[in-house]
Amino acid sequence: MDKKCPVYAVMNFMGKRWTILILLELYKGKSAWKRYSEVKKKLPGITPKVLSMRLKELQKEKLILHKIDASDFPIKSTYSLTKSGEEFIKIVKAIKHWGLYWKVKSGACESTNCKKCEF
Amino acid sequence: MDKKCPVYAVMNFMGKRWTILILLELYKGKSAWKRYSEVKKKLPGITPKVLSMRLKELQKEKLILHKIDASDFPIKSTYSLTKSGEEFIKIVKAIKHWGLYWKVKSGACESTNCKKCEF
DNA sequence: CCGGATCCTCTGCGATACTG
DNA sequence: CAGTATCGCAGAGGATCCGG
Repeated sequence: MDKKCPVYAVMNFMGKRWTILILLELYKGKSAWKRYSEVKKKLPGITPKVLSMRLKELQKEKLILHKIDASDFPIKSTYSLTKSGEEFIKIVKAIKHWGLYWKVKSGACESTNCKKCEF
Repeated sequence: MDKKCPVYAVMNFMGKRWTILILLELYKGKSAWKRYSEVKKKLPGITPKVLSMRLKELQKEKLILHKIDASDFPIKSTYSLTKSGEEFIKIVKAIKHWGLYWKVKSGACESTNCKKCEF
């Protein structure tokens, strides 16, 4: 696959750990701007470095926007999905549906174990 | 994300290197059974170990089928997409379209550089 | 509060050689 | 032909500390 191929380009960021989780977290807030610390709190186990890295990558890919308010302390840093980011969620949904349809055995995400997946 | 979540499960295999390429290679042959060596030849740079690993993973995930004919030599080992594997290609196409729409700058995959992406 | 800098671990993957 | 076995490295990502 040519490195210029869109599939390659997309897999290059969506394949990384936490990326999809972060997108879903922002998606749940819809048009709202979510703070760094809010996202972090919702993703137990993620380290600040990795969250930072992913957020930057997603900015570069234009899936999210970043707004900084350093006018006063504490600094307020917020993120939100762009239009393309919202469109991308559709792909994640397609993945979810494929998984549910072809791997229904577990009934995951419809079960009480996966309430967080409200998307 | 719960490890039982379908999205998690899917990303767990689709995120790995070569996986999508292998699926596309089998898809191009449609219902035909493709031999190990054929796939290998079409994916320059892949090592036998990795190809083996990916093929096994995909069997486990029920995206491909494996048929072995050891009745006479040389051994003939062939692979083909299952129904769910074919359905999965739709997701890859969705990714491609998203990439083309939101990252058209390069015009990749419509360009002469990416003729291999005939899917 | 946000996130950069360091260090360190762990594993995915490549290279190569070998077998039924 | 269709893989397995062994070795080694680079790079992703976790833990922790620090600075604006």
